[in-house]
Amino acid sequence: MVRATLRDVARLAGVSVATASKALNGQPQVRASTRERVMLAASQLDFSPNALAQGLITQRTGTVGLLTSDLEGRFSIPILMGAEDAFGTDQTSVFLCDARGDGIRERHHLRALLSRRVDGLIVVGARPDSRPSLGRDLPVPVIYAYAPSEDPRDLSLVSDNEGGGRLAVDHLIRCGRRKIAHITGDASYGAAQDRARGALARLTEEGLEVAGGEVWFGMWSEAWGRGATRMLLERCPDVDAVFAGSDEIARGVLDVLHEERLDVPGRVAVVGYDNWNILVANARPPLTTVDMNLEQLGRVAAQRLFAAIGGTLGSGVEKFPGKLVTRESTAPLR
Amino acid sequence: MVRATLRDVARLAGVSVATASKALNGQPQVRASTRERVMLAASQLDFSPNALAQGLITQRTGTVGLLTSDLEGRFSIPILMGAEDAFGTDQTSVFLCDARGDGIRERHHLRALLSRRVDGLIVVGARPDSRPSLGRDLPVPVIYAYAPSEDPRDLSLVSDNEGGGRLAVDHLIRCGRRKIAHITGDASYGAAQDRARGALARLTEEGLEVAGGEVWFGMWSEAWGRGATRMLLERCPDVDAVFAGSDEIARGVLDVLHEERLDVPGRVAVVGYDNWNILVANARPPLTTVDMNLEQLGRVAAQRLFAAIGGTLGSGVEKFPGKLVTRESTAPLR
DNA sequence: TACGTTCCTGAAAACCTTTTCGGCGAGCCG
DNA sequence: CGGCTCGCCGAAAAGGTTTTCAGGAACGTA
Repeated sequence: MVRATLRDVARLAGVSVATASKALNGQPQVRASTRERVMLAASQLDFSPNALAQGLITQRTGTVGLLTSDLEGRFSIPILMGAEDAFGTDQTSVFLCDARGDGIRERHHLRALLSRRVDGLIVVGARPDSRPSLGRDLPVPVIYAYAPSEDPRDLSLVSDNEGGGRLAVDHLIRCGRRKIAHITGDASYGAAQDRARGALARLTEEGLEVAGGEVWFGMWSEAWGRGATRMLLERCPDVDAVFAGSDEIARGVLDVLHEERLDVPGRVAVVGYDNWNILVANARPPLTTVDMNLEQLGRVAAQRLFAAIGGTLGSGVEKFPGKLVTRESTAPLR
Repeated sequence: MVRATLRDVARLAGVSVATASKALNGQPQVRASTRERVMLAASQLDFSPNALAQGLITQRTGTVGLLTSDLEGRFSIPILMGAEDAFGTDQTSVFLCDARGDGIRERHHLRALLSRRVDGLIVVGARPDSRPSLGRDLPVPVIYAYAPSEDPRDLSLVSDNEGGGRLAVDHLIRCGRRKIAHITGDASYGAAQDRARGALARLTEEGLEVAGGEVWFGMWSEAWGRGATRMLLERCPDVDAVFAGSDEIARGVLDVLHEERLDVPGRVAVVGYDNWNILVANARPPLTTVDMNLEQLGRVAAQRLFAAIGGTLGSGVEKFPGKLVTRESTAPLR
């Protein structure tokens, strides 16, 4: 299949390429009848403009680079989807690059993207701790999503984990719970710390202590959720709510509560974190959880980037609130 | 930051652009000392060639389009990763487009990709049933992955579900199991039918009938896995193995077996399907499962596409065998 | 008739690179 | 010393589009 160029369209319509270009781009200085002839010719030839030539001359390619560090991770995908649909299909296309967490590979990708003249970049981190900046002297705007840049002059969009922890505990308090425990993941994750801080702050406001006397840091796994819950029940048998630092952990918690014949939510309420559908929907009972609104984060990242192209970008770290999604694992205490 | 062009490099090196180009591209007809001067100039200016201009003239952009229908789905991602790393980072960049299962949107994306002059396309379906062809008169090669094209003249790469079902049952038989049940998902999925067919074929070879008298089609959910298992245990209490059509279903199966205090794998062995890490690793016990080798499928898709660029593509449906990943949910019967 | 306006069209430059081909100088042979 | 080859370099065309600017036609006015 041979592709038609603007020349072919112009020839068929009996005009010059200049006029054909103007006609197709809606420039005003072309007679209506001429425009029609050109449009007709274009559709007859199934003409579609060569984006390379366009980009070469306009200095705008209508492409952005999405640089991620963990494709398999569940966090980049929603962000990526948000970004993908914020850029309309006709306007902007997205280059996807997975650096696999490797700095060298990241530099390679960066170089390739710049040589393709992307209009902007979104960098999606693998975990919500800060990461090295790509540098300040790039010829295109860059937005960091999920994982903030170490350089405060960059613009980063992150999830508000402290707010999320607060949200979860607040909900449990409103359900009348007073003995609230917090089982969460690896203490070296900023996210774990932040969520715990938010949770504790809300407890303190209410004049409560965390059940079990401490936050249970451990691992982001069901097994840890199970183990921690067993220890928790031993130390504090009258616990009436557990805020889990992830849905995985929450699944483990539910599992043990189920084994121990402790009714959820009648006896103990459970809140997870992430709203990871496969886990929460299949849980018994379906899990109340905190959704980080990552698609929204992705959408906003795309919009900000779009606005910044040509102009200039803000800086600093912008936090996005999560939202609580209630399901059957929480309910008011009768 | 201002970008250097080849002109700038040439000027700095004191040669013409033609020579500069040849020097940087390793063409033989340039003196070593000259080449060195050019390379030095290029690195001083941090020159990186404009890929648009290159593409315009060479008619090769070094980009491919990845057209998927469900980004959130767990099947496109591994394929995407495989493809991503088969194309080296310097060589090829990938445009990611999610059509959200919408045909109109797909046409839009297709048009955009063609106008960007991608060198080829990979189409990743959402479910493993055949999907409409993009058409035969495209100016670039197209490979369908996971979901085959309806048009047999297209080239499709799919997972061998029948072989996978056979694999699972074969393993159970080798473990000495004789009462093997099959609980699987929606019967309208070709994948469910194929896996069941493979499973039954292997049973028949062994002179066995499926335990419970029939294949239990239902839904791709844990809840169905639980429900079906309860019914199964009622109808056939001496079942000694369950082959589940997905890891989700398998989780439900394990859950009920656990409730009923039936030891896994001592009393009943369980095999899942998909090797979905979050589910299998956290299962109690960790789940033996069939891995569809999707990354490999993605890699091969990329390689085939690469080979086809310029040349011509094969046609028909090529099936990729899965592999059994054994964990603790299966073991020989003592 | 001469001239100024308004509308539309087209020639040409520009974007940046690759590739072809002609030419220049040097070295070699007769 | 003439002519040849060989090695290296540069001028120019090509790729497809957008945009500027000049100019032509038609029309109205003085």
